[in-house]
Amino acid sequence: MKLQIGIVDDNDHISQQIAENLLLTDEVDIAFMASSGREALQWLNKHKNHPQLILMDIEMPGMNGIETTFRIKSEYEDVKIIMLTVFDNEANIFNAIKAGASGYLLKDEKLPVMLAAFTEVLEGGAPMSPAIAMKTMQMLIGGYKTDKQLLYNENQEELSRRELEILELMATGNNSAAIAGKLFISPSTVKKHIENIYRKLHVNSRVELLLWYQQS
Amino acid sequence: MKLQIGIVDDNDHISQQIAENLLLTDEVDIAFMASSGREALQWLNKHKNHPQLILMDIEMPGMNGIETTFRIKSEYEDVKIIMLTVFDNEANIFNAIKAGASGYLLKDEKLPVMLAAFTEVLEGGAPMSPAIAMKTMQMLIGGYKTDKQLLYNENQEELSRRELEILELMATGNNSAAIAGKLFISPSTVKKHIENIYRKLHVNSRVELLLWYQQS
DNA sequence: CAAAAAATACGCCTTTATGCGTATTGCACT
DNA sequence: AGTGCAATACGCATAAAGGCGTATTTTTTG
Repeated sequence: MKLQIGIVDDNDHISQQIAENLLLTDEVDIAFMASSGREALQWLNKHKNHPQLILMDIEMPGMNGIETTFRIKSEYEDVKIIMLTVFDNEANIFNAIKAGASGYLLKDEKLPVMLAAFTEVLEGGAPMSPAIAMKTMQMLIGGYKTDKQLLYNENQEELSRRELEILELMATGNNSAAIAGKLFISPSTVKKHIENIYRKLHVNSRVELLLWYQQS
Repeated sequence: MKLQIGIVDDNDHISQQIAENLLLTDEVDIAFMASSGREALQWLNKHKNHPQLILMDIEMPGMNGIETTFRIKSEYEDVKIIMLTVFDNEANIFNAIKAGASGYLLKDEKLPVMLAAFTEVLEGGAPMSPAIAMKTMQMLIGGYKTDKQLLYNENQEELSRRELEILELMATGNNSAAIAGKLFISPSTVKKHIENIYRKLHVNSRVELLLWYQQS
């Protein structure tokens, strides 16, 4: 039987695309696609045959990917989880690992890389052969400044699904017009969303926004 | 005797600041400060007592931090080198590790983290900022596509010292006016530099610039 | 159903950013 | 001495971004 995979992403378009790509390789089956953490948990509760692997978006409204990962791992520890994100945010990486994620891939990762990652994860996770990776894990698990994710959730008003979608497009280099084109909405609307995002995150430029996510 | 440290950074202001911070802890001595790779090598050639540890900026005009690291490690293999950078660029991480760097820290890392990193390195470990550690893991898990650093150097016209300086300021959220203020030059000049940077790197906005460096 | 939240959209105005041409000065290398 | 590059600086133009108010529709939720 092929590798069974679940996909959790609030953006149906993205999960659809990932699923299509994966199916083309003919090496995996898509067990389920969920567009929220709650949905994913419900699916797992209702079904007996769980996928071996779940691809989990981090940036989701409501229950985010990290919390979802934590809950899934508490109930079904055998399921491996790979986080998908467009941001390599420090606090997120740290929390994802603590929550039990086995891998952490950027969304724009190429297909072969993804497939290789699947194999590695299923073979017992961390291919930490070089000493560097060992140290890395030790440091991450051993004690990174935990104060960060507190701030992280306290200061932040939650972004809506649409806002997260726009945020991701901004973070991949799209200007307002391009975003409007891709989402089939007016540039005015995009600008308004961006305005709201800025207010919620206390930033006031695209660069600051990226820094907010990336530098921490 | 205290830990002897060398600092190599083309931006004297930054090395000065790092040095001051480190000296305040009263745990280290600054053996030397060099503002180029060549200078660092010359210092090492002229002196018998080498520092145990060198902090090395990656983004330097002329001989960059990676090449400098490689040369230092070929001649003086006992010296540990920690790379300092504002970017967690994949190709750089990969090449820095190949060149023999022991650690890889972001420049805005806090002092306690830095000191802990020093100890780790001297004990044979490999400290990294979590964001970078994750990139490393990705590369190890996913198999790193080595073609990237070729592109990296072919497509890229080399940035001048001033351009790198401005690049770093841009990458930390400064707008043109702020950069002008910090460098005591006219906003017009800053704009011209930015224009030149864009041309050299084939980008045309701040966000693209950040992506060029960060997403790889 | 009613209230709240989210998504949609415009207009107006100010500030920044971007692109291009031009020009001067100083320094390094030949 | 001359060439080339880096750094400095302006002006002019268009494009994009950012801030604020307002308003309608749709969706979610109690």
